[in-house]
Amino acid sequence: MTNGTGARAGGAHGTRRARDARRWALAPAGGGRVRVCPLDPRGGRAGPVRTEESAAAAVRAGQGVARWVWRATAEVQPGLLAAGVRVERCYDVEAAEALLLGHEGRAGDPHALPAALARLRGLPVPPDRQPVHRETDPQPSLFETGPVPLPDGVDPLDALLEVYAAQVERTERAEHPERMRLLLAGESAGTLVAGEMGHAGVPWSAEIHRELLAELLGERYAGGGLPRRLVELEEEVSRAFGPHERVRPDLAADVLQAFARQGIRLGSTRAWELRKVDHPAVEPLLRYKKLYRLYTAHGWSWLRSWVREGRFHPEYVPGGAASGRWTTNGGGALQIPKVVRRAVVADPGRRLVVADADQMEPRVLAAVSRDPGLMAVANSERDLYTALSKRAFSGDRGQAKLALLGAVYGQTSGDGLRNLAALRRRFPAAVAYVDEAARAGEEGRLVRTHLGRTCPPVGREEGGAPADESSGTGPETGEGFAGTDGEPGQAGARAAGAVRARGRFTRNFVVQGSAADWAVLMLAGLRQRLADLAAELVFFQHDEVIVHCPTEETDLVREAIDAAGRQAARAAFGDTPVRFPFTTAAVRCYADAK
DNA sequence: TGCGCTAGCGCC
DNA sequence: AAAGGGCGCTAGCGCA
Repeated sequence: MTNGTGARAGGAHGTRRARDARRWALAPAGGGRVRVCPLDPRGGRAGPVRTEESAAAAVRAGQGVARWVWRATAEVQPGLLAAGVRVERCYDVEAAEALLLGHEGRAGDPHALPAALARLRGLPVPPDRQPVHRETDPQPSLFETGPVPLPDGVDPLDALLEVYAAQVERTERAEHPERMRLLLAGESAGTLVAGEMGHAGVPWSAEIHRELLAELLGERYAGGGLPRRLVELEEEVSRAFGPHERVRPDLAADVLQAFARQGIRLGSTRAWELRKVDHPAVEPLLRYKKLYRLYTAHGWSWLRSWVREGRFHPEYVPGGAASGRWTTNGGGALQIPKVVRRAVVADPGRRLVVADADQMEPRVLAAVSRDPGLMAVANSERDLYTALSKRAFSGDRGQAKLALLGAVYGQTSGDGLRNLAALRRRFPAAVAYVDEAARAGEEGRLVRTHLGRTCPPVGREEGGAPADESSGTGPETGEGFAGTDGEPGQAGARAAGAVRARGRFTRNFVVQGSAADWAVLMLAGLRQRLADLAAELVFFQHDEVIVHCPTEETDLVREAIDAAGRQAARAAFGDTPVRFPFTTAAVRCYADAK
């Protein structure tokens, strides 16, 4: 399929008006059919409604359409992918609703078109998800949740147009409308990337995976139960406690009791706590935990559930986390342990181009805070933490990294605090920026990224008194929660703790959320740049992408990634000298990258 | 049997 | 070196 590169029939005009005129709405019409119509710049209907046999047919017929507006990409895209139809751009109304609601300082049911419609019409807002009963299921107790249906008698296309037109208007009322438009476009592109990536899947060698399981865990016994290596380690742990002891390492209570019998008091069986203890059981226990984790989370049953025909197909959820980061459903795609990456192998004649953005957090902080010193450090050499350590930590890279992450995460104790003081002296604007984000959160004010992605407001159960919705939400409001009613007893302490937690959350948000903005724009740009190649995006994890491509395309792919990263930085942070370089490797096997 | 909870740990 | 921010997932347990 040809991808329109520039001028095409009827459209050499590059004005926004002309582009908007080529937006079309698409809504289901029953039986797989869809109804489509052109839109005017304000989001209203600009021409007759047509009915098409399927979304794929509509997209094929609508070659001049610049952007498809629909309820949710996840609803339409499976049909398109099955038919092999690619969409250039879309506008996902439910993804946009989530961002706009957040920007407006409102919470709740962001992902449902019916809820948005109800708000517009002043009707009771339905819940976000609702139980769905499958008729084929004989068990009436088996329910699962699904998207909320529109009320009876409401036409899906009418509902879509009504909500979309209101969104266009709300976008114009955003603090920075042009930035919000960019964010909405980026988030929508993200939904396309997410679906395509899940569809393509990560090339996965079940054979190599099984080999490494056998190598690390030993063989499985015929009667089921734990693999050999785990059984051996369990015996070793027990023996370390005494000749007739039996301690089951995966039962925390068992382990704690065993240590207590030997006079060793532990608050938990966490690995970092165990490491502080001098006892012969510790070493095999730690090895057991490591391997048990592999066995349960990425072992044989994981392989059976998630890998088919040489591909691992995760379901990505763009913006699934409060910070705007993506999450996944099932398969734990964003937590693939390093050892298992040996099983990720390119097809014959292909390579995996693995690109990892270098030291994302400090670069983001430099860009958003515009701290002159930190911006200079961000460009002085490849490894930012080394540069940082030379400026402020007498060459100790580890300390420099810890101090910076401590500032971003809201560290409250330990060496980090002393290091934080050093950081504050050298980079006052950077530290002040995250401090201000924390204070805003504690006072119940809204906290946003440059593009306008906004930290969700305090939840009701989160403790403390949430900011009164009616009291305004601008940065200038907020007497804070300091004077909440109630006696200064335990409840007061709990509320104070919740307020501080909120501060850490918003402190982190300005960095993590801004990184999420950058990442989704980078993905959007990369998707477009790869459109004319045989390369496919197969994996994304916060600040890392994997592109699976013919060996001869690796250089082009590297260039595309770098260009997409540069473009995303300009878009997400405005005019900034801060660069966001990638470490890129073209490898046969994921484990060989970096 | 299913649900909600905690503990623990993988990734960024 | 310390144990903080964001997540998903599994196992085990108590409860209905």
